[in-house]
Amino acid sequence: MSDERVRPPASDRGAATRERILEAALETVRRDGFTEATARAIAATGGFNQALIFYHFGSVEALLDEAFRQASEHQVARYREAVAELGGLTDLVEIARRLHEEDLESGSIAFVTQMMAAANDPERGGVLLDRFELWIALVQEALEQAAGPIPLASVVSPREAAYAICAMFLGIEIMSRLDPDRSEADQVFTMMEQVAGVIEQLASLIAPIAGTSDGN
Amino acid sequence: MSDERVRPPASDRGAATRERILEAALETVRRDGFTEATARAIAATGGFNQALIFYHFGSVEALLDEAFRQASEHQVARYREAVAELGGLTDLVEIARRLHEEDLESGSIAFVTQMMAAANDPERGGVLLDRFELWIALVQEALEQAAGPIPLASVVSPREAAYAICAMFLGIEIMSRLDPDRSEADQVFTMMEQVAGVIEQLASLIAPIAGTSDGN
DNA sequence: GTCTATACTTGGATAGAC
DNA sequence: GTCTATCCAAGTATAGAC
Repeated sequence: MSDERVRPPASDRGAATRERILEAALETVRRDGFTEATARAIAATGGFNQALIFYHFGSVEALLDEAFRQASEHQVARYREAVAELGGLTDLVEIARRLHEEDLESGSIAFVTQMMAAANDPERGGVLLDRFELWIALVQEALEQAAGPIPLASVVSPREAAYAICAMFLGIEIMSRLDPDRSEADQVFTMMEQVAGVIEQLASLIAPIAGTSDGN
Repeated sequence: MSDERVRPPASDRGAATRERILEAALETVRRDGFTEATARAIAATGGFNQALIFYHFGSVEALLDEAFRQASEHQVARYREAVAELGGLTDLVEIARRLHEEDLESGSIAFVTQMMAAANDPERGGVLLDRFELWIALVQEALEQAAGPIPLASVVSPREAAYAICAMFLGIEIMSRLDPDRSEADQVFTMMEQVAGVIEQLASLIAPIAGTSDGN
């Protein structure tokens, strides 16, 4: 067993390059877009041989699918972490703003949006929607938690509200990517904070009247 | 001059095939996606010769740019028409629902999202954003018109609200396109109608108090 | 203006040496 | 498991006949 440290078994080296390939695929899509993410370009980005992609993943398409799966899981984990800190509605917007900035910096969402916008067939689209389902569930959870005493469900369907918010987030990310210099995302989040503030104020007025209707 | 009717001059025939090519380009992108929209595929769709694309437009890329410009103008014209009918906030949602259904049917939005996915450099992205600017202006106009007596600007920045709504609309279109069978767009619009209703009710309560603050 | 034929390029994928 | 060399398919674009 001690020689593993001296000369790692082939399977370990293989796993390592597998990771390198996935990383290179993400970076290439992020930087150059979906259409430029060819086997040769990805190999050039990662500094490895083009043929390795087919050895490890079988095809470029399979590689991109796997990269998407991995990136998506990583992202949802981060989001779920952020939800734990959640206080009120304004907090929710604040967190959305922070996540947006981080995503724009790291480019992780650029990859996801590229995959979504580029998908043609329902088969591939279905996989993406399944991933999106995780986001929606998370936002819905966050919404209900953020709403706190506000009787949210009596005004809107939480599920559809979460769906709408996710769609908006997606749209903002896509538009930001088109030209980062011209992005208004910042002002949009500020606007949403104001709206959240108004809702919370209204809720505090309504709560004494309607807030006691549970279990009755 | 009278022989023009018997044998139309070459320039007329040329203009006609130009239109055919544009139409075929749109349909191909809509149906098969951006990556499949090759010169050969477009020619096959329209039933003309592949070389004509290069004769009339110089390159596939130039053709797609021109097709986008044309489709976008057509769409904004339709939207602007719809705004004229506008009454209150609930009307706005109703119109959004109708436009969404039409876009999904005609596939015009599929084309726009495909172009967005393919745009890498800020130069091409900027062209798309310029087009998007028309949408935003239109929604802002609609918002202010729909708000009517409600002092919208005192609560949110109309510009940013319009931006957010456009982003949401875009996001919904993209997700709907991924798998039309699983689309929840319908329920989302219903949810938004409820929200619009609540806002209008609240406004009618607030109006007597805050509604007289103009020009003071 | 439109068609046929073809040159040229790029990308996916595999065979076989190492 | 990785590299070199290469095949093959598909795409852009052009030349030249009609």
